[in-house]
Order: sequence, then C-alpha cells, then structure tokens
Amino acid sequence: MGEPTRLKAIAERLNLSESTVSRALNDYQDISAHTKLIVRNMAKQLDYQPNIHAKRLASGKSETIGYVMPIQEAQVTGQFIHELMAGIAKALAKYGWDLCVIAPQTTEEELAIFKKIARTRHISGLVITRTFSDDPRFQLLQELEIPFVSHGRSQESRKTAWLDVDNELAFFDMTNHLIELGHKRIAHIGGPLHYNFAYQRRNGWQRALKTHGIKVPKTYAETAELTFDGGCHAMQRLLEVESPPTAVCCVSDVVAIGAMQALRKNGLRPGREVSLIGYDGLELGAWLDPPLTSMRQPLQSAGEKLAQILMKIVERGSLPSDNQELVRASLVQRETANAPISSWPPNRTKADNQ
Amino acid sequence: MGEPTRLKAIAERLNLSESTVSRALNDYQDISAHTKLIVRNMAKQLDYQPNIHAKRLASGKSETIGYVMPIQEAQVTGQFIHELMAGIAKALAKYGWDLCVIAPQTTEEELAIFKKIARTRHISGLVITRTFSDDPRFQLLQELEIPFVSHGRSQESRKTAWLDVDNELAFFDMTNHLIELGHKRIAHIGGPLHYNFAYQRRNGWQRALKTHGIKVPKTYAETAELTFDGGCHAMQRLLEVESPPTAVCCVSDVVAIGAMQALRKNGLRPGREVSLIGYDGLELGAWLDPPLTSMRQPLQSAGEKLAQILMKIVERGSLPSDNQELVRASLVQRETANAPISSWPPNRTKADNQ
DNA sequence: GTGAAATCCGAAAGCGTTTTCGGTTGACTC
DNA sequence: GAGTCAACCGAAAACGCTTTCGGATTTCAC
Repeated sequence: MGEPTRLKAIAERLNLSESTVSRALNDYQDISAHTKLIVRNMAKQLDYQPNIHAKRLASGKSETIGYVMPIQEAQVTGQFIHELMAGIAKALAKYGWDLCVIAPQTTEEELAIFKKIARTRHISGLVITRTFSDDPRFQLLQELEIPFVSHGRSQESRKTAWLDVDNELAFFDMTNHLIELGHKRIAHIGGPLHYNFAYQRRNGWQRALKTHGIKVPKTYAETAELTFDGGCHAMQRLLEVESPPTAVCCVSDVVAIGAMQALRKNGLRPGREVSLIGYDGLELGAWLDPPLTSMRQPLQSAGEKLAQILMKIVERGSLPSDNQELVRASLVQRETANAPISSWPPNRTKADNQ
Repeated sequence: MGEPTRLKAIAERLNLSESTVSRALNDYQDISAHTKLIVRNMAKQLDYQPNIHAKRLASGKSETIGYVMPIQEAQVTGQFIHELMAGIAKALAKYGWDLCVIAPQTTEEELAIFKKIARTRHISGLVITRTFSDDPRFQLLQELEIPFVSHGRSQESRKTAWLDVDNELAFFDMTNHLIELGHKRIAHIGGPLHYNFAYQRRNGWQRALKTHGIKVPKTYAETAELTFDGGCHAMQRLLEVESPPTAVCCVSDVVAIGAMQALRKNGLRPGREVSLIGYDGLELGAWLDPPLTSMRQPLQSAGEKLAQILMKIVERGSLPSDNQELVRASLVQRETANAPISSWPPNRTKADNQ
C-alpha cells in the first residue's frame, strides 16, 4: 500500500504551498477558482485522504458524534437501536463524520462518561435515547456544554434539541381507532411513569376517551414494566376487574405480546374477545398468532434526522431550541384490533374467567 | 469548564519536562518509580485527560476499532447486533479505545469503505459479522493489511482471526436431542448455502443422523430464506412430502417461527405433532405460543472476546491465525421439542394435511 | 581516583493539518 | 505614474502529544 498521500505531496506536485492546498480543499474564499480546480483534481488523482487526527488536532473539531446506548433494561430494544443507529451512521457518512458508540453499564457511569467527554472533547455531540421524565442527563449535558439531541423528550427538554414521536397523538389516534371499531370499554396498559413517553401515551388515551364522552373505571389505567411478564400480569389484572375491557391500548409491543399471553391463558383470543393494539410496530408482531396490530414510527429516518440536527448544532451553531421536531406515528393494521363481540364480557358480578 | 489540563500544566507544576511527564504516564522504563508516582498523582489531581487527537497523531495509532454493521437483509438481526456491540464497546472502554460504527448500504460501498480505511488508517481494526462462504472481504482486508476479526468463518478464513460458534456441533447436539426424545424422522430447514454457517449447520444435522444410523429422505433437507416467510414456505413443503417429519431442525429462530406458522395453518401444534428447534435463542422465542426451543450462543461475551482478539492483534502484533476460537452453543429448553406422538403422521400415501 | 556502565531526564524534532498574518502581484483610479 | 485596493498566495505558528537522542548524574568495579 505504500505511504498515503499527504498534503505535502500535492503541494510539491503543483508547486504550491501546503497552506494553499489546504485552503483550496476547504473552499476558502481567498483561493482562486482555477487553483481550487487543479488542486482538487490532483487530490483526486492521488487519492488524497486527509489525516483525520492531524485535521482534528489542528482544527479542534472532532467530527465524531456519540450514540449513547440505552442501559439494558427494557426488552427487545435491539431492533429499535439497530435501525436508529443505521440511520445516524448513514447520515453522518455523507459528511465524513464518525459515529462512536458509548455503552455505559450504569447511570453513574453514563454521567461520568459525559464529564470525560466534556474534558477531552473528542466527541463533539451526543445522541441520547430512552429519556426519562426526570432525566439528569439533560441538565448535566447543558452544564457541560456538550451539544446533544435526544430521541424523546423530558421535563427538562424545553430548551434542548429533540426529535420525538407525538406519543400523545399516537395514543389518541390508537384509541380513536378502537372507538371507531365500536369499542367503549377501552383500557390502557401504560409504562412506568418515569419514562416520559409513558405519561404522554396515557394522556393520549385519556383525551380520546374524554373527547368521545366515554367514561371508564379507574382500574382501566394499568401500569406495567416494559416487559413480556409486565404485560402479562397487567392484562391478567384487567381481566379480573369487575367489568373487563373489550379493548386495550398497550404502551409497547412487548407489553402487548405479554397481554396476548394472558388472554390465551384465560382461553380468550386476542382480537376476538379483547382487541389489542401495541406500539413500536415491531416486525415480529407480524409473526404472532394472531398478528399484532400496532403503531409505527419511522426509525431509520429518525436516525438520519437526529444526525442532521446534531451536525447543524455542532457545526453551524444552530440553537438547540430551534431544533425540536415532532413526528406522527401511523397505524400498522394487523389482526388484533376488531369490532367487539356480543358474548364478551360474560355476565357476572365478580371476575372468574372461563 | 475552563481549559482542560494539558501535559504542559503537569510539567510546569512539577518542574519536569513534558517529555518526562509523557513517558511517566506511559510507563516508560527509563523513568524512576518515584517520578512516575508524583506525575501520576498530579495527573489525577488535575484530572488530566490526554488530547486524543494529538496522541493519535503523534503515535500514529488510532485506538479505534470499527464494527461493520451487516447489510440489512436478514430479519431481526437487531437484537443480535445490539448485544454484540454492547460487548465490544464494553471491552474497549476499559482500555480507552473507541468503537466506531460503519453502516454500508451495499457490498460495493462496504469494500470502498475498507479501501478508504486502509488509506486513512483512522480505524486500526475491524470486526465483521455475517460472513459468507465465499466472502470477498477476507481477501481484500488481508491485501489492505487491515487487522480484523470476524464473527463467523468463511472459506477464506484459514489464516485470519475469527470467533465462531461451532455450528456443526450445535446442530449435532440439537439433532441428538431430538433423537433422544425418540424422533427418527428429523428434517432440517437450512439457510442459503452462501452463508457459511448454513453449511456447517446442515452438516451437523447430517452427522447426527449418520451417527445414529438414521436415514431420511432427500426431501428432508429443505432450504429457506432467513425470514419468517422463508420458514413458513419451507415447512409447508415438508408437510407435503410423502412421509412428513416428526421433528425439524431450523437454521434460525426466525425461520422456526415461520415454520410454526405453517404448522398452525395446517392445524398442527408445534411441539405436539411436529417438534421444532430453532437457533439463536432469541428472547422473543419465549413469548410465542408455545415458546420456542432453541440454541443460544453467548453474544455479549462474544463481543468482548472479539474486541480483545482485535486489540491483541493491533497492539501486540499477535498473529491472526493464533486467534481462532470456537465456542459451544447451548440448548434453551422451551416447549416445542417433545417426544413424538403416535397419531402423527397420519397414514396416507400422498400428503393432504387435515 | 579513574573509567565504564547504569540510571534518569531534557531538548528538540517530529506527526499532518489549520489558520493567521503579511506580502506580492496586477488592475484600476485620477 | 504614484497610490489604492482587491485578489491570491506563502511563511510560519500553532494544535498537544510521542519518541529519539544525547547529556548529566550516579554507581560500581578495579
């Protein structure tokens, strides 16, 4: 492979100084169009690739952004993360920026890493995901003056950059869909409220009910861990209330899949006695029996947008508060959301399924 | 935040030269233990973090390794990739190395990126996954002299570093498990043979049958795309052969899930009429009805091992061929692999299920 | 007390860019 | 034809670290 081409080589060949070559390649104003042309041609001819470390050292810019992997706790976040990262990497690659993965094991470690980044500055911006209602990262990153964009909001994100799905609207839409199918007894299995999206989703469900003047028992507002078991248990509890629901809005697909399991255990079929809608639009939902109706947000393009927002902030000093974007989720119609049936729920005073 | 601490600051405080401080921190032999001590203490006190770009420029080392995301084609690779990357990042973080994600869209682009890396050297090693039997990347990376380690082997990997599951053994074990349960009519749904693992897995199945003197029709060796639909169609074909199998070894969980669907469509229950074992040990297999028996390989630790292997090669010049490691997959017992039942297959000359 | 061999450290030259500052042209004015 | 002003470009100083080379000091043997 020999030695890679350096700025010097181009300069010597063209009888120019290194500084001129550098400025020509970086499109400085004080270089003539003609010079720029011949420099660029020569650079292409010699297959010049700047030494990235020298460049970053001299310019003080790192052209690297970090993606902070969520600390493993919820399930099947894998697909989610993968698509998002692919989108980010794709968008960055166009500009020659790098995507660096940060995988903290604990929250403390995560914050420590942020502090380190603030000192070394070897990463010029961060993308964070899985935001909490009360998320300490927002304040710290602002204090440290590390540019960042979050996928999802927080109570602290009024002045920061973010891209989020309109969770409230998604669950409003979802609930409306069930109402249109004829359901009136619509429950909700929400997530722990320290997740910011859990709030919003619950609110969307509530607003739809309210808009249509539908009243449901307090017990219809269930909460579950964002796991299969969590969904399973929550659904079980819903089946045991005095007058069980005919449809359930689930905070995530995984929770919905757990709920399906609970229905089956009780001899009920999802989409027949009890309709179910999940959220995330996971591919695997289509493989279930019956396939799970869900809501989908575009992940790959979200990744690209996140990257673009961050580059805009880092590079062009765009204000974080000017970079807040809400996208709309769309319904993925499959087979677990249908009209209610007359034989459900059975008459009874106290729940005793089957 | 003020200016970060530099080497110079430490040197001035201690009345030492920058070079001494540098060598003290890097544990050079020609610095006295005492000097090392005070330098390190001062570094800690001032919270010194070396400027990574300067360091990399001066040393010519990048301390960054790249993970090449597989080009999206198979399904649910997300979880797989996520865990592997988490493992890699974790191992690298201990040494202050970075993990950089590379997400090529096409094979050509992937190879072009490799060539670019060879010139810039801003990434000092690569981890590649999803290897093919005939995989052009192996030769190119060797030509370019880019250190790399693959997760999975290839025909070209005799002299390169790799970490792989013993696929052959895994399917040998899997098939034996079915034989022990009493099955004799064991089919295999394999993957396209351009995937190297597809070969190995098929061979493992064949060897187990041979070892036990079991003969099966040629039609028992099915091939499927690595998708839900692929598995579904392949299983359908298996059900239509003259004498359908009582158990099926599936090349992946996704394929097995597709196979489950085909069974259901034919009024059969996975694990009753036809036993099924998948491969990958995906968490979601446990959420199915019935939960899918599978084989699991440890992914997080695989990621860590991959990182360690690569660092050994990059840093200490370890020979690639000395870094080939095979790990054993283990059975994840769930509910789709049971003893055969007498009522299956029904008597008939030509398949007409139900 | 001399020479040789260790031991420890400093000076200085890189690494390959970017960027500031100033200088040299030539065109243009009057 | 002297002065002004753009328009271009080169010299040189960063950027913050590593690493080579050699010089000072000390240690040891004889």
